[in-house]
Amino acid sequence: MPETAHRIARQDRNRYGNRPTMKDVAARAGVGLKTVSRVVNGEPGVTPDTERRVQEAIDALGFRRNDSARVLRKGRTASIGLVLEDLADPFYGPLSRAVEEVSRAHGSLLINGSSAEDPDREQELALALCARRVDGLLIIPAGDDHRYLEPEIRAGVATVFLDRPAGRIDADVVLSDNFGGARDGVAHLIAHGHRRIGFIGDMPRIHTAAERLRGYRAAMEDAGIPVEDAWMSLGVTDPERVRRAAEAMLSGPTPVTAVFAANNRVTVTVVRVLAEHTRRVALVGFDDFELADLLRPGVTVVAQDAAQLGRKAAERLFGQLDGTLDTPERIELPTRLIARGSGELPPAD
Amino acid sequence: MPETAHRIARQDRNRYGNRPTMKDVAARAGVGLKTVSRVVNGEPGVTPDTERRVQEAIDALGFRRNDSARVLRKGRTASIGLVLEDLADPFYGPLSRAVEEVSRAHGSLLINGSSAEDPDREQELALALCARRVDGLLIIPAGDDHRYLEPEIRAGVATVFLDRPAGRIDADVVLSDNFGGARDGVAHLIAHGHRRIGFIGDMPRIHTAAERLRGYRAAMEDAGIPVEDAWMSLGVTDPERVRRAAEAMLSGPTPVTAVFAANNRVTVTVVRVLAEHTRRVALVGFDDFELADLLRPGVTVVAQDAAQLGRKAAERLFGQLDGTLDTPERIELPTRLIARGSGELPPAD
DNA sequence: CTGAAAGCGCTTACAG
DNA sequence: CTGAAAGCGCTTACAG
Repeated sequence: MPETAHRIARQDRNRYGNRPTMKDVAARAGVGLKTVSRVVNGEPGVTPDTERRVQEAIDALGFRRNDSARVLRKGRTASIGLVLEDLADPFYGPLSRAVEEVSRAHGSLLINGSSAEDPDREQELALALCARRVDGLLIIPAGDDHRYLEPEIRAGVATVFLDRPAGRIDADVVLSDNFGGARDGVAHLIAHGHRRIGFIGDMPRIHTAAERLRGYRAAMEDAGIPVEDAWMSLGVTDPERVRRAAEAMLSGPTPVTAVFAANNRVTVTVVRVLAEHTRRVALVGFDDFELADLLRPGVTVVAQDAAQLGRKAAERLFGQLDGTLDTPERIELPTRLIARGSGELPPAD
Repeated sequence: MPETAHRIARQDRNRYGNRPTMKDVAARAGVGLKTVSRVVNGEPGVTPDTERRVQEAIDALGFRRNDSARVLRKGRTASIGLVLEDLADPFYGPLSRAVEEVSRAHGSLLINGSSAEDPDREQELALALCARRVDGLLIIPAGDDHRYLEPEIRAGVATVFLDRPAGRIDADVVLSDNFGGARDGVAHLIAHGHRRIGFIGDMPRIHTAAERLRGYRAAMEDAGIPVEDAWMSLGVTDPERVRRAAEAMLSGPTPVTAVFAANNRVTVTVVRVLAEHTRRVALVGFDDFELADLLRPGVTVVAQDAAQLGRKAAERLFGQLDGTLDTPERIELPTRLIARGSGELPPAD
């Protein structure tokens, strides 16, 4: 511990630990409350001498303006809320960060929370944020009914949905072209000679999962390939289930020769399963991930730009707050197929 | 768009868009303000009939309690702040999530922001959070002088530092055993026959970087190996610089036979560089990362538990708020060496 | 069981 | 250039 370090006694937590208020500053400086307010907020109309006296009192007392009180009077809290699925999921890191940067540029603070893919928890979080009177709400929905937000939106809370559309209300949404991306990815496998292609995805009640499955079906239909039930597996994406699903598809008399993994968690598990198999199985995954290019073979993916998703949505949110946007829109961002090897393997049989 | 979806007109944003208040509810229900407050907060002493009338008014008006106002009166905001380096860094995802879970268990909301490793931005963020009167502050420091927090801590803001100690103030800190972890990692390489071992790390003003370098030196000294300047490279960890540093160590008449990469970003870049080389070079990295086991060879790492770091720090923070903790403590969590292949390669010459 | 008054720490709208 | 009064939407402390 450096010698300059010293312990600092912490006050009682009652009433913000007896923090000095503008009133205290005013008394000490011998001026009125409004004059302190002017100095603190950099408003004009204070003589240099008065300003100096006030500033000295501020420093001596260690005054810091209470923004909670300010907010109560002004109406806007200069904060926005972001409800996502799981902060620990690498997909949401860059998204969160992008939202934060836009928020910061607009002088706003970001409050975020994870729904853990639980609709009740999403609602609880979103409404708690409304009670704090965030100016706007960015939601990656877990549930499929967002009518609970109607009173809030009507009361003025700007709202943008992200990654998946809102359920049963008409609201702005910014998402990736899940259908088109999946269709392209599967078509890529077909172009490399595959016909028995497996699809492993998330629970179908999740919009992105349903859209990607639709893209898979469309690509198969375009190629005139009838899809067998055994080739499709939808459900929770924990490693155990995905592993079982992959192994089922890869065994039996007519195993699949390629797999389309419908999100990053699924892809990673499938890569592990394939690493244990001797037969070469082609793989295309939805979502890019770090080090995908360093695996052998490199993993071919349909990439979406998470940061761009966050940025667009946040910009749209502040657009609403500026009053420049009226009609809810659906903004769809294109995906990009990145060929790295695993998606270009020919069928093994 | 489903047929049930319909557009919701958003009110003016002035004064929370004319949101109904308790006063409005009281008027509509024909009761006093305090009675509404009782119902909203589930306090006892209201007849079922009165409660029903109030509840009906609440539902009809779409009332939601304004927690900003509540906070002003009660003193605690039920929110904590987390200042980290970069939300997009995969190290902070699980840490953030762990903090969020503890916070949630204590009924608190989490506000977080990135300092981008900039001391000024760290201070700006931390003080903005104090102005919002967060109950506590969790800080992964970018700067090395935190005296700016003294008035805040004195005023009652609970504070815990994370990953790196505070500078020039005495405060709680929860961190990994960076020195010991690095020493073990380098000793592991030495045990596998290496003597010319490179070290690539972050800027030495960052505490973790300095500690890990110290661990490297200690291991080398323990083994009686004099360290050459050319083996050490410290600086920003962007891929370009790390790549140059790695290539410099790997060329020349007496190249290093092993590299110790002092954090996850460095490790990933070094893996890329080594993949382009034909000569086998051993590698141990500080920080675990996804898929490290799937690379060929698997990457040997010194793992720290980011989630545990976040959890411990958050628990400590709420301990302070409960008033059960007084003296600042330094909590050091052990690291774990995970051998996967790259760290067990023998020297190439 | 119920409610009127005062106050949390600021800003707004005025008046001097 | 300066400041007293009222009010933001709640809770507290009290009285009936």
